Amino acid sequence: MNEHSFIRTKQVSRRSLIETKGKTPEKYLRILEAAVKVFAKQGFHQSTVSQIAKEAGVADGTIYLYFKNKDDILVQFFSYKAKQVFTRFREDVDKADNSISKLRNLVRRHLEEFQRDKDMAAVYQTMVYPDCPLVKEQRKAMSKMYLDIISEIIEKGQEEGTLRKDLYLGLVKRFILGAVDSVINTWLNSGRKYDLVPMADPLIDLFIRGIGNTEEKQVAGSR
Amino acid sequence: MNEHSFIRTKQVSRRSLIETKGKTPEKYLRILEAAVKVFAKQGFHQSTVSQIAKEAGVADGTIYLYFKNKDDILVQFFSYKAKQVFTRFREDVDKADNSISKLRNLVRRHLEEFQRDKDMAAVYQTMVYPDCPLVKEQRKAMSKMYLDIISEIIEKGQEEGTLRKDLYLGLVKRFILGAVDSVINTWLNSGRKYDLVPMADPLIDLFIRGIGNTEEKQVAGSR
Amino acid sequence: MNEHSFIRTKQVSRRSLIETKGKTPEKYLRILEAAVKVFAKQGFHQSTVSQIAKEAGVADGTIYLYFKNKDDILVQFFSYKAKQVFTRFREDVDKADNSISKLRNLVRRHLEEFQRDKDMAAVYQTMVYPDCPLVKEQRKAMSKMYLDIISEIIEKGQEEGTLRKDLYLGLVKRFILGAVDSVINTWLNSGRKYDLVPMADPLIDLFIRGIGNTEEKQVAGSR
Amino acid sequence: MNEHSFIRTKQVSRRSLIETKGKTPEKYLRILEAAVKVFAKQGFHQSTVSQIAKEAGVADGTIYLYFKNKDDILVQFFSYKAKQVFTRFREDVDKADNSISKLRNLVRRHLEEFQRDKDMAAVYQTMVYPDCPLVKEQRKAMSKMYLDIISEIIEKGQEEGTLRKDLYLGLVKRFILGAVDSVINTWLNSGRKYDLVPMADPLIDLFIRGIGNTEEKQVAGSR
DNA sequence: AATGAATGAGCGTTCATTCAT
DNA sequence: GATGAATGAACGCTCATTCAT
Repeated sequence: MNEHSFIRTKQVSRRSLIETKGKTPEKYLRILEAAVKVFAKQGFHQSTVSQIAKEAGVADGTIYLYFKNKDDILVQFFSYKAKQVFTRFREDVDKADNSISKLRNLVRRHLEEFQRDKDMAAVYQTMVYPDCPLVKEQRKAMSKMYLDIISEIIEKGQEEGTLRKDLYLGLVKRFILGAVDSVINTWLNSGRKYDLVPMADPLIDLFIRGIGNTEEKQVAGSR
Repeated sequence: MNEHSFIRTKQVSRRSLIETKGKTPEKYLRILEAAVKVFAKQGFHQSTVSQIAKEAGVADGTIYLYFKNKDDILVQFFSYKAKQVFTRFREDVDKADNSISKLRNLVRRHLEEFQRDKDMAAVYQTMVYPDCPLVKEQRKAMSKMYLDIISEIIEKGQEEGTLRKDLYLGLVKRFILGAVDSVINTWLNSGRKYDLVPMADPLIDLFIRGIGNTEEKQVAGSR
Repeated sequence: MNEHSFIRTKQVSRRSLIETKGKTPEKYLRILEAAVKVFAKQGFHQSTVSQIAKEAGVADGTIYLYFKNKDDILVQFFSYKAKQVFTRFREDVDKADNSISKLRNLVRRHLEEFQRDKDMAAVYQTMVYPDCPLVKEQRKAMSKMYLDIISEIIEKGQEEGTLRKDLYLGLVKRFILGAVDSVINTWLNSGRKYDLVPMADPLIDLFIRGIGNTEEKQVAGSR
Repeated sequence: MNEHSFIRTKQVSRRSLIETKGKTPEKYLRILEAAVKVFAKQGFHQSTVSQIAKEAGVADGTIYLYFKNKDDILVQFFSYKAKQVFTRFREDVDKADNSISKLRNLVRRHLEEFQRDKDMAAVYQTMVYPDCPLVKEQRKAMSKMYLDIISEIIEKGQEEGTLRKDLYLGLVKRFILGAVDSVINTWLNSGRKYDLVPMADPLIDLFIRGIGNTEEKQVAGSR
């Protein structure tokens, strides 16, 4: 696909040292893509190494020349994918000149990327509560990266004056990520029949304005 | 859909009919609790039936007197748990007299329940992308119930005039659930070190008012 | 006659001593009949003690008050059944006044009894190569009883002059039993759709006359 | 019916296609032979896959590289064996020039083969009432092949005039097979102490001439 | 006597991983 | 590097048998 854009700086794990020049062998990527395809269809646990090998057109043993073990395939996939995706997030965020546009661009890009790569999207969900500690850590790291971008945008918005200053930042960023994830989950569970990207604007609207009716006095009961 | 409803009053599966007085045999509950404890710690797939049996203090075979198979333990757990929890959700929602209070009560109760039963909370996450179709269906059914409550509240709020009328309901309800889930996930991943319930009010505030700075608009209508 | 050999008059095995007066409790028979019904339908190995208990309307544990173990059910069934059946064989054989009629009566009665009690017939086949040594022994004993009757008839026929004197008795008796068994097997495998008894006369005809054409000179090549 | 024909030239099931030259891998045969040995000694149900693996000198899992499951071992064994044996039957039948010789050759060969391969003979009995439908079907197919050969011989004999024309063919063929089987069973049950092959001629004599005393009729026509 | 919940040894099968070629 | 046959630990599940009631 867009193999050109991806530059892995160091795939150390335990791979043979041959590909030292940073030349990712084509077989490595083939396995990665095959794995995600298989994982997406059947879930991580239901997928066997043999199936992945078959899908990739290599022998079972070959997998272990490139990956430490089955878990490592997942880990490496997201090492590879996250870099691509976050680069794009960053680009789109930087492109906008105010924080609301930045947020809109981030969310839109997020939905675009997940819609474009449905297998990745599905596998990403699989990772929510992974058994393997490494995968767990990685998932955390990715969340953190995302949350950091949001934080940055929000702080900027507060400086600009477009966003409320009395925000509990730790909460707000999770609130936004959670909402986006939820929309993606729904889409995945629905069989991905509809278009995801158009949800971006209504979502942003909710983030910014909330659901409360500001035209009237709030009744805000406290229970 | 709801035929498998997790709110089964009588769990029959394969169990003898002894529990005629509605008294669920204590061994059944012991296994259920043991299972959830084990699942929470190691994840569903990494847990073995033997471990559960050991934790429950029964023989392996005994499990199969009460449960059809390993998956069924999960299914029955949520049949049992969801009944309890949703009853409480309903009570707290009904207790409030306006929709914002209802929403606040729902979210607060949600956080309370998950904080109270951390194992349940953790296992609930395990279910996000389950392999077993029954579990998947059940998870869907539970989500639907939750989303329906939210819908009901929102519609009421629109009638009251406290909530915006121009809301895309299908999006809003997922937006709210997603945000709450996200907060819970973060808490779980953090090792559950902090108190979850106090997040309810700031969350509600975000739902209602959004993150946008409305004072600016009211005062100057900038941008 | 020989019934005493394997037709244990007193089922001692390990049964409670209550039924000392030879009064076979009705529950004992109920289990026996249930067992054969289940065995016939599913085969011995595929049948569980629970299924038998259910069919008999007793508790699983009750089976063990009457039978040492699962194998013992089979053993006792044939102890019980063989006595009945062989008594009838004996009657019909004695009824005839010449050996050919005796043989005809034996075979006809054999087919009648097996047709009447299809479950027994099916289970008897199950026993051909039993795993349990006791069952094996019993099956052997039953075969022997049958073969002894045939022997007796043949010897009588030879005395009468109706049967060839140059017969290898050990072979002839197996030849007859085997042929009858084969006819019964075919019937069982066919789903028992047709009437078994009418096969008796043609069979006897084959036994007596053979398949050779006596009207012409035999060509009897020797290879 | 014959789609599952046990005369499969290439056993593919799940095995890799290595054996391209028709060279069945020796491990495959080793397992087959080990299995039959174990089955013969303990019966199919009492035999475990582990025992077979041990006997064959391979790991348990290796069995499943060559066989779909435990049942499949039995199925494949007879696919393999029946091909050999029936080829020999056919040869010996064709060798003879009249039907009585053909029958004699068939029966003699049958006894020879079963005597030669006692394990096969024993396992063949195991199959009489198999639990696995595939095995059942296979057993049926083998019986049918045998019965068809007999039919063919008998019809030829009737044309020749050496065999009676008033024969119920469906009965006669089973009568012959049953008698041979019975002789083999007896031999197996006896511990295979004696020589089976010499029974062929007396058996044929019985088939042809029957047990009736025809001289009496010819001489005096008594009774 | 009768029950049936409880047991736990035992089995078939899977599959991640290794290693000789 | 690449292969894929071989491995064997591990697991879910069954069911004959026991025993407290």
